[in-house]
Amino acid sequence: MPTWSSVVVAAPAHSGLGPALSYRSELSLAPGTLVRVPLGAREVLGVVWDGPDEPPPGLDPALAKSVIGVLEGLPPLSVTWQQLVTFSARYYQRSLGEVALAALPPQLRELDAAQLARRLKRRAKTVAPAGGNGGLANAAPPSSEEQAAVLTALPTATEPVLLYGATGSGKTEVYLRATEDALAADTAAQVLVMVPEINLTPQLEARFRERFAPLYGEGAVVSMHSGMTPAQRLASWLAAHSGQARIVLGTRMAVFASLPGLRLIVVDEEHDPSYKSQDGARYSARDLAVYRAKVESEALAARGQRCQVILGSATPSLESWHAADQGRYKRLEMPARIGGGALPRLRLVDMNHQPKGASIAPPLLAAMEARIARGEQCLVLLNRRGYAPVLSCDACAWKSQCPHCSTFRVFHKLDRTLRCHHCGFSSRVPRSCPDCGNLDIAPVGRGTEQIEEQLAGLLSGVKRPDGQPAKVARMDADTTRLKGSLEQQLAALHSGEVDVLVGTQMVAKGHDFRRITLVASINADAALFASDHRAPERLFALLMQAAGRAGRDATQAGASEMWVQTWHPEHPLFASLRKYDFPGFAAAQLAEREAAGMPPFGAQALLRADARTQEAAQAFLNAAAGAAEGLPHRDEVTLYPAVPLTIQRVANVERAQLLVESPSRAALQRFLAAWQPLLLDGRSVPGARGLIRFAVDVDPLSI
DNA sequence: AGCACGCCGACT
DNA sequence: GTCGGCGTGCTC
Repeated sequence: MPTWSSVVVAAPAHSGLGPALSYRSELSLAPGTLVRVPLGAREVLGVVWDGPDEPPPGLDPALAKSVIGVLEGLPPLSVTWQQLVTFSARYYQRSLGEVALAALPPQLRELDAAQLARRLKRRAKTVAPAGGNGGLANAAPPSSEEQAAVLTALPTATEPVLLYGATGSGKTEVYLRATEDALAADTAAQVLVMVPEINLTPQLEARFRERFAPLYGEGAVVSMHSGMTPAQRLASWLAAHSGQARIVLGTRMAVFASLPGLRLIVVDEEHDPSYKSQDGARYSARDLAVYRAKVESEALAARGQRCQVILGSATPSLESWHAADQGRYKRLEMPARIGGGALPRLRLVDMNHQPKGASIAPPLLAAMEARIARGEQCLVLLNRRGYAPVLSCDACAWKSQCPHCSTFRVFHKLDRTLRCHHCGFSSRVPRSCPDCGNLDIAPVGRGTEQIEEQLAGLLSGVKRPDGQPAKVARMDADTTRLKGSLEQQLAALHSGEVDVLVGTQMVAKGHDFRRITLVASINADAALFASDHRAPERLFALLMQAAGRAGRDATQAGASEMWVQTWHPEHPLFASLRKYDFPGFAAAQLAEREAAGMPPFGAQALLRADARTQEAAQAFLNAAAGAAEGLPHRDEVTLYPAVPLTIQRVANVERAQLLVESPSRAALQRFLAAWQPLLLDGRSVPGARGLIRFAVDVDPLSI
């Protein structure tokens, strides 16, 4: 009997289409069914949302089209998956279809029925050895007392768990054990483990594979991140959706994976800003993980089961820390490092008392020399790629301004280029000043290339215990661009070939460096006084994480050091850092946030606009603000004036934003929902001609 | 978002 | 004479 189905398709909220479209179909289609439907001139992928319904009153039945076909062999997406999508769409002010379709692997849109059938058949063949719990887990290392205490407490925690564990305290082992328990409890159980960066997935996958492949087969562990090929992504998604994959490891996008048996979600390094998406729907994968665990648990409650969520970090986000203070999250602590090693001793270098122009203070250099002579390794941190952030003419006002952005192009000495890190524009370094012809154009400031060069010179006379000269290497986005080069560089470090590694923040994250006993941060101040109110918390996390790279080998841990060069040694952040006192630091930061009504004590959203001109961007925003008068909850939100972004122009696009604040998250939500449809009209105000796009960013990370 | 339709400038 | 620029409007 012919009937109606409401289907969501990939159309944005401002497309003017309702939340779902109505199609005729021969059969009644279950919610969650993947279908192909006609849309305008094309044929698109859609997801059946509600069950069979009546055609909407506004639609002429004669104009309605029919569902083209169902994607055969794929069970419908679960109700809880739909709930997750619905929540995300509403909370982050996007359309249902946009969120739903973005959560599916792109290849699913392109494959025809025959191709899909082939993929499914191929999967079926590679499936499951032994059909389950035949083997034995690889012997797990004995867990510490702290780990044991946490593992005992986990089953009793009904709230989301905040695992506050020092770097090196063995959080990964806790994740592995929790996974083991979750999988053993149910033959269909699945576990989702998220990490902030693609770089961190291979080593995590290796550990999970080693532990679980013998038990559940090689196909039981899959990864999901944007670095995979479309075919790999589809394969992983199908494995997860069908239940064949028992463990899914991935970046923030993995939070939307279809996991019909989900029983545990782990968010490692939960404070990391990478969990907040910066394009499309600007979701926080960490927050969605907490929500997802809640709805999965509600659905499982009838069967006496649940889905647990663990947020792990050595420097939790203030949001999560505050939630734990309030008892909404359960805080479990592992303060000690495995093997009893201490975190390195903090050595602050007051740059006011150092020779002018020295990028590496003499005492730090001496300390590094001593380490190298003893056969130990050093890690030097500088959050700036390239040789120098700016090139400047001595004779006139010329600087290496990017022609397309309001930024300077960075001088890369190795390939003699000026590169814009925002739009990618690159050109050869001019021999002389393009404006006045002066031959003296000089680098200003320092990047990793320059520090590498300087250290190589300064340490050239230093010998390692084996008599070889000291070797300096560099690791940043430029040296790890090629596939496999990151692994190569890590291997060189582990083998002891490299004595000093200079790198950007990527070296501070996650990687396990055994013989490093000295970590140095060259220029921490940039983050100290940034206008962004989250800058201190990010700096603290970065330095803490960097400190965690040192002395992981307990035999040397006692003598390891963390050097920080600063012009402001009296800054209170360093007092907390000296004691590695995160709770003290967090309490102080939270007090400041509370006084200022900042998150987590108030809620924020940004309306952002991109336009040809700054005036058009601001005109749109101000028109939107004007249109907000009289909206529900208008008196509970504050709309600030439109302002240009810190980097006002990128790739010839002018950018501006407008901050919306409210003491109440719920009021802000309701206001935004009412505001959203009016934003469309704002595009047509006269001054806003030239507007390219706009977006709402709920819970923005930086303002 | 796509994709069509539609109306004005420099090319085979 | 047409190819193609992107402005406006529609998609069950």
